[in-house]
Amino acid sequence: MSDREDQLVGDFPLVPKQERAQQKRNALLESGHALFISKGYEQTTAKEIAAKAGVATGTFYRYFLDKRQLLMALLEDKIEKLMPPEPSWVIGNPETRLAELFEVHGNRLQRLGLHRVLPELILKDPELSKVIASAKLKIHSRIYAGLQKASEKGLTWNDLDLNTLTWSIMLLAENTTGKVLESGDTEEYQKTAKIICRMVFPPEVLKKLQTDENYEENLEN
Amino acid sequence: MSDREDQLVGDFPLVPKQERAQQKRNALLESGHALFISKGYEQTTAKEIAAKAGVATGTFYRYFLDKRQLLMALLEDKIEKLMPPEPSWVIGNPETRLAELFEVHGNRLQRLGLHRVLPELILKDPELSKVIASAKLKIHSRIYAGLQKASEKGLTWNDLDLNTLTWSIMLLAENTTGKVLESGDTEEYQKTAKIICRMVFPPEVLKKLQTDENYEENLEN
Amino acid sequence: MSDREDQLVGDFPLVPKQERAQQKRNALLESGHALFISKGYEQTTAKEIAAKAGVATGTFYRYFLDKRQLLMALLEDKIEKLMPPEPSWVIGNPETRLAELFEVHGNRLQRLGLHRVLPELILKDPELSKVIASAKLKIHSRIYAGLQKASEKGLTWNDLDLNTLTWSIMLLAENTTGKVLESGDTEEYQKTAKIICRMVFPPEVLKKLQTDENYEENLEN
Amino acid sequence: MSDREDQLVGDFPLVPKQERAQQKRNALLESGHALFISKGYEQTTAKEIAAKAGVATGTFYRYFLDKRQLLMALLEDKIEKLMPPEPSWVIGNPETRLAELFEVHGNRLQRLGLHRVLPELILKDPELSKVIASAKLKIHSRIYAGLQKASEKGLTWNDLDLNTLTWSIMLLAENTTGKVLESGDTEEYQKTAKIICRMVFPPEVLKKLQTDENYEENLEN
DNA sequence: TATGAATGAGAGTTCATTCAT
DNA sequence: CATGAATGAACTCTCATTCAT
Repeated sequence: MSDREDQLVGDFPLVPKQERAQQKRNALLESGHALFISKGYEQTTAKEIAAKAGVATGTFYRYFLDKRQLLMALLEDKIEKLMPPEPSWVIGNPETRLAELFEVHGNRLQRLGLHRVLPELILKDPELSKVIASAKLKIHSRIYAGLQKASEKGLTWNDLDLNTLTWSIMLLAENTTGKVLESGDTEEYQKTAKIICRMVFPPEVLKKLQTDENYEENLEN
Repeated sequence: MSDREDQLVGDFPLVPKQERAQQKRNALLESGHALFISKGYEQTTAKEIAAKAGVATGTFYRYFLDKRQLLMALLEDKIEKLMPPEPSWVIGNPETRLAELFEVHGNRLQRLGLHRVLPELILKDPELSKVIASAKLKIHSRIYAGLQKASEKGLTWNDLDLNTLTWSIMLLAENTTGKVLESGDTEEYQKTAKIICRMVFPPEVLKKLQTDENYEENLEN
Repeated sequence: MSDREDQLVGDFPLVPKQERAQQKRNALLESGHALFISKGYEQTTAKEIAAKAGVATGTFYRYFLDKRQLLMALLEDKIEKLMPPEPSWVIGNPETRLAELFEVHGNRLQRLGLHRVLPELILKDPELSKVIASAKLKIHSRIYAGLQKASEKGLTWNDLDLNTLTWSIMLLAENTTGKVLESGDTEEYQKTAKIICRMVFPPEVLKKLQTDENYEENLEN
Repeated sequence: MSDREDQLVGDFPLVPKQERAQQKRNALLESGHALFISKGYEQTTAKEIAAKAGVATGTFYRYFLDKRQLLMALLEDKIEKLMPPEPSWVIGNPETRLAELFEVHGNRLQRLGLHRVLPELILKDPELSKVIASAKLKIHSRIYAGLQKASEKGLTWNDLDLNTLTWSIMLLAENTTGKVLESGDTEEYQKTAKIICRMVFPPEVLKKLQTDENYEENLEN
C-alpha cells in the first residue's frame, strides 16, 4: 500500500500514515490550545476544536477521549518544553540574567498560556491539579536549588526564607510575562528583575556582582 | 398581593417588604459566592444557587438577570468592602505593619475569593474584565500613593519603579493569603512582608524604621 | 396556593400539582410503552417519547433517569397489574375456565406487550433480567400451586412434572394471546385451553369435570 | 489469510480468490453471529464484527451492504441447515423419538441462536419478518404433515386442532432447548416430550405405541 | 411575588458508512 | 481489493431561562 511511496524518487514523499495522524493530532492540540486561551476551556466545545483544526467532530474523538484529555495532553506536551536550563544565578549581572530568564521562562509559561484557563478547572479536577502541581514543583526546585547555592556562598541575605522567596519569584515571573504580552512593554522584565534582585541580594553583594562579573567565580577559589 | 401584609396592624412580619427582598437577595449572593468558590462558576447552576439560598429557581431570576449578573453583583458587593484603610507605610515597623496589612487585605481579597473563578470568565466577559480591572486599579492607587509618599521622603530605593513594585506587592499579598488559607501557616504573612520590605526599603532605612518607630515622624519635622 | 382549589364549589377542581405530575408521568409511560411496542426499544428515542407525550425533551428527564429507567418503571407498573386472580383449576369446566384465564391473563401479558421488546434487552441488562425473572416467578408459583392442588386430589396425570408443565402453560398462554392479537381469532384461546387440558388431566377426569361441574367439590367431602 | 504462506510452493496462492473471499465472508458471518448472540444486535457495531473477524472495518462493507444485511444472510445461511429430517412420529416410542427430535431440532434452533435477537428487530424490519416467518412456516408444515399422517391413521385425539398443536410443539421445542442450554439438564427434553405426547395421543394409543414398537406399521397393513 | 415544572437549544459522544491511500 | 481514518447525522442528557399557577 504505502510501498509505492518508497518508489517515489524523493520528491514529495507522502507523509506516512503515522505522521499524518500525528499532524492531525497536533492540529487538534493547537486548535484546542488556541481556543482554550482565547475563549476559555468551558466556552470551547469539542466541535469547535475539530472545526478549527479542519476535521470532523468524530475525528476529535479518535485522538482524544474528550476535551479534558486534550487539555491534559496539552499540559504534558507543553510542560515538557517548559523546563528552562536554569543557569547559575550568580554569574554575570544578576539583573540582566534574571531579566533574560524571565523572558525565556515566562514566555514559556505564557505560551503554555493555560494559566488563565486553569484556575477554575483545578476546582473540579483533582487529577489536573496534580499534573500542574508537579510541574510547578519541578520549576520550584530548580529555582530553589539556584538560590540555595547562592545562599551557601554567602551572596544572599542571611535571613532569607528560600521557600517563600522561590514562589514569589515564580509568581512574579509568570505574571510579568502576562503583563508584557498585554502591554508589549518588554522593559517590565528588567523592572521585575531588579525587584527580585532586591529580594535576594544585599545591595553591596549586588553591586559587586554587577561590576565584577567574575566576582562570584573568584569567590570560589 | 403581599401588600396586605403591610396593612396588618402590627401583628405580622416586622420585616418590611424591601428588607425581606434584601434578605433574599443576600442569601442568593452568599449562596452563589460559596458555590462559585467551591465548585467554580461554570459548574454551578442557577438551580443550585437558589436551592442553597432556600428559594425557588424562578426566584433567582427575580433578583438577578442571570448567573453572570449575580457574579457581577457579587463583585461590586465585595469590592465595596475590599478597600482597606491604607495607612502610612512608614509608621512603625514596616514588616509588622505589612504583615498585618497583608492579613487584613489579603484576607479580604480571599474572602472575595473569586480570584480562582475569575480568570477564565474574564476571557469571555469584557464587562466583567472592566469591573475587576477598575477594582484592582483602586487598590493599586492606594498602595501606589503610600509608596510614593515614602519615596518622596527618601525612605525607599531611589531607583524604584513604583508601578511594578505596586503590582508585585498586590500579587504577593493576594497569593500569600491563598497560601495561608491552604496551609494554615500564618507565618507566611511575616515572611512575605519581609521580602516586600526588601523590595521597598534599603537595608539601612529599614533598620532605622524598625528600631526607631518614630523615625519617619521625626523626619517630617 | 392550592388552597384556593378547596374553595371551588366542586365544579372544576384544578388538578392538584401532584396529580398533574402523575398525569405527565403517565403520559410518558404510555407514550414510551406504545413506541417500544410499535418500533422496539432501541429504535425509540427519548425525544420521541417526549414528543408523543406532548412534552419537551427535558421534561422526560424530570420524570425518568433515562429511557432504560422508563422501561423499568413500565415493567413494575404493568407487572403490578399482571397478577391474575388464579382460581381453582378444577371448579367448572377446566377448558372453559382455562380459556377464560388465558384471555385475561394472556391479555395482560400482551398488554404489557413488552415481551417482544425484552429479549434483546435481557442480554445487556442484568437488572432488567432480574425484574422480569421475578415477575415470571410469581406467575409461575400461582399456576404451580393450582396444579399441585389438583394433583393432590388425584385429578391429574400421576406422573406429571409440575414444573415443566407450568412453564409450558405459561409459554402457551403468552403466545396464544400474541396469536390472537395478530389474527383476531379468539377461538385460539379455546384451542389452546383444550391442548393444555390434555396435558394436565387424564381423559376420564376431564370428562367428569366437564359433565359434573360439582365433581371436584363433591370429591372434597 | 495466512494460509498463503503454507502453500507458497513457489508460485501462487492455491486458494483461489473466490474462496478466500468466501472465507472472509464466513468469518464475518460467524463473528456477527457470535456477537449478536452475546451482546444483541443493536449493541454490536460493524467495527466489532470486522475486528473479531480479523478484517478492517471497510472490508465489512465489501461483503455486506450493512449490518442488517449480514443478519439476513445469517438467517438464510442458518435456516438452510435448520430443516431437520422429520421422520414418522409414530415409529418407535413416541416420547423417546420426540425427545431425540427435540434435542436435534431445538438444538439447531438454538444454535441459530438468534431467537433472542430477533423479536425486536422484527418490529422494525418487515422483510426480516418475512424471512423468518417463511422459515418457521417450513418447519411448521413438516410437523404438521407428520401429525396429519398420524391423525389419518386414527392415532391421535380425534378432535385435535392440528395447527394449534403444531405451533405449540414448536414453541415448546424451541424453549426447551433454551432451558436446557441454561440449566444443562437434558432431562427436560424427556419431560417436554412426555407432555407433548399427552397433547397428541390418547393414553391407550400411546401405551400401544410404547409397548408394541411395530404397532403402527402393523396398522398399515 | 414565589414557585418549580416545563422548555428547548446545545454540549458531548457514538457509530454506520464512505473514501483516499 | 483491503485498509482504517474520517465523516457527520443522530442520540443522550443538561441547564439557563421562562411562565402558568
